[in-house]
Amino acid sequence: MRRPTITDIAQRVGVSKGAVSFALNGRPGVGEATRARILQVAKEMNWRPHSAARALGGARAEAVGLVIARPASTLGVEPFFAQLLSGLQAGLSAQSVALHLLIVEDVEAEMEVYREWASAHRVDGFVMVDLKVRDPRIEVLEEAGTPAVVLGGPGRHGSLSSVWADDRGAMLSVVDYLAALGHRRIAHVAGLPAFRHTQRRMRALHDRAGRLDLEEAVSVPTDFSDSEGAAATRALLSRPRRPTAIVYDSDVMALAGLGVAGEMGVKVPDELSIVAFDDSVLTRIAHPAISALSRDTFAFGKQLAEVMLEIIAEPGLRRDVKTATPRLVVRESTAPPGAWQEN
Amino acid sequence: MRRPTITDIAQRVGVSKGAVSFALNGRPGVGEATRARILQVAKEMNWRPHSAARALGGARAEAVGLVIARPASTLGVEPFFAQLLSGLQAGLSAQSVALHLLIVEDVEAEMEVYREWASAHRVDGFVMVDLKVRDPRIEVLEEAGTPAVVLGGPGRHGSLSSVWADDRGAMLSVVDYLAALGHRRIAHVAGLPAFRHTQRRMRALHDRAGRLDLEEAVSVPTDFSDSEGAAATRALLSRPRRPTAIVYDSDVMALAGLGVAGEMGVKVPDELSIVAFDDSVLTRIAHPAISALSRDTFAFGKQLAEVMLEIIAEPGLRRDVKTATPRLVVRESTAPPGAWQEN
DNA sequence: CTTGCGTGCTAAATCGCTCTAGTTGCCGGA
DNA sequence: TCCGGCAACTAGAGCGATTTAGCACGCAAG
Repeated sequence: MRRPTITDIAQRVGVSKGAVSFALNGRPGVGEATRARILQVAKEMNWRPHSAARALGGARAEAVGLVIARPASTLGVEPFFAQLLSGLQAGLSAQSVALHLLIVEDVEAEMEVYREWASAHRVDGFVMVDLKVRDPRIEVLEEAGTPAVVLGGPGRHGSLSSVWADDRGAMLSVVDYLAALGHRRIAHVAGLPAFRHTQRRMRALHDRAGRLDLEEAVSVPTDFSDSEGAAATRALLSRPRRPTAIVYDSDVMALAGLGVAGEMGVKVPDELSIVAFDDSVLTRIAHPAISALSRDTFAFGKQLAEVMLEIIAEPGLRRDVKTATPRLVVRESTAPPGAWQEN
Repeated sequence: MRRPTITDIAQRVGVSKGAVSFALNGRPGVGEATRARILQVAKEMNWRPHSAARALGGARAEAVGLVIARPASTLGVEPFFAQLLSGLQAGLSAQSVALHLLIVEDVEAEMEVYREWASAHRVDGFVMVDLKVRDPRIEVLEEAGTPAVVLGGPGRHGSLSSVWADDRGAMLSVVDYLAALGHRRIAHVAGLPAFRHTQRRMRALHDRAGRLDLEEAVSVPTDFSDSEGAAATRALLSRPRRPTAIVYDSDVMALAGLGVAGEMGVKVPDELSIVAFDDSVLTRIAHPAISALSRDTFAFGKQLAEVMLEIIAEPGLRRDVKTATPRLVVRESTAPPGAWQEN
């Protein structure tokens, strides 16, 4: 037997489909008694709205799109994403809005999906992540005319709304902390240089290094993978005058770096301090536990959801939200630079 | 200006919308010259199909649904999922089928989503994960009448297709390996006992322990979290006659366990061997590197996608695919039980 | 010269729902 | 008694595509 439609319900109750539609959507235009009967019958027949049919009429899709262009390898590891996703999901489900996630090969494919989903009213809005320098996706989203929130700002995302963390402030606090401990040679194993937040962190490090008059402050870009993180660490520790502290742009890379240090016989934290730019179970279960910049990623996702819902409700609105600056959680991987290097 | 529809194209070319539809779908019923002109104009006007409108007509949604009912915490950590997702995605995108992912609170919500998406033709099929003992979702999916693939078998999933790994065989190989090394007291920090695969692993361990006449073979259920994994490890290592080897049901728990062992001064692998039931970066970057059961999760996801596409193409078909049995990768965390316990 | 048939196309129904423009019936006020 | 107004409801158009039935035309066979 077929899926029941409002026409079926209308027939069974003996009213028109218009009345059924009104009743089911809690709209005026139908008496209380009739409404109750319609609801009753709808329940009995196990009726469910057909979202495609609704979408055709121009209604909300009740869904938000998240398209990610990343290779499998980098996505697989980072707890950050899953956390963010959960938060986003939680925020959206408060208004029972679904999240449509799609992982694609490259940015080209990502933009094509934006165009398709937007024009098919498949989603009411998009969340865009991994903001890049001179990002072509901005324009596509603007053209599509669908509300969108960009994760990672500030600025440079045209008319789109954004939610962003203060990467600069966070990096500054880390550098200040390390400098206060007495470190003068600080290295930074960064992420993809094409990403805006990577750029901001690099700039922050070097700005502060100049002001504090550090001996060395170098940023090494990577692709966020554990293997490149390890390789970068190996290279840094092989230098004649190696850094006494390394800041990693992700928890995974920090863990990999910790492993390399162990392998090379460099004691953490005695001979090398390690800080991760993202907190998760990984930093906690490592030995020694890694000092990390902690932010509530779940809450971050939730905030993202809130902004999304706001701009969906009121198109044309533009919001720029700065989230709480990540806070440095000091664990066992950081200490003043040891005696060995005093000579 | 509005999004162009086939009516707009028809007007501009001077044909009927039927002709346009034929042309755009590569169907016969329109001459070559006309077809070319229509395609040309469609491109010029930047036309894109409206999936909702298509869905209304009963066409394929070109999407597969994956609904996961898990708390944020467990989802965030496991590389397994992200890997699986990538593989699934890759397999599906070969036929440009999208993946609709939704993370929900509980199984109730999950089932509701199945009903909704199925009846709204929002997806052409579902992938179901985390198969439980006496799983109520099976029935819902069967009723929905939408093709579905269950991850984790064999058996007990009614008329649905499945793709499964040989958990039993994998566990047996681990036990055999540890026994061959000389271990007589083996513990198993298991996952959620409600999951079928957890059950199968537990049973396999105990079956083999009986046959090999081991002194001890205990399974401790957990919720897959690092904290419960750590707690279980602590408890096991605090026993008067503690196990000489522990098998963990996930890489995260194995890492947490490794940390606890270090804390308690139990040397790995001299005094304790550790095996993880899932392989990823985590096991590789740990120190010592953890011996793990490795499977190609990406390929696993791809296989899932293939089965999915098959049963979508031919509804009524039922497939049961057993994937390659995970292979034990021996690293540094396993060794014969040390001398200390010989007394 | 008719019949038959394939080709290329049109017109219109259809999918499930929303929403606007009526229509009906009833009540109260003048 | 009649009319205005309101509440309750109906009829039907419309959303964008697919799909079926059918039409007009040309050409070949009888």
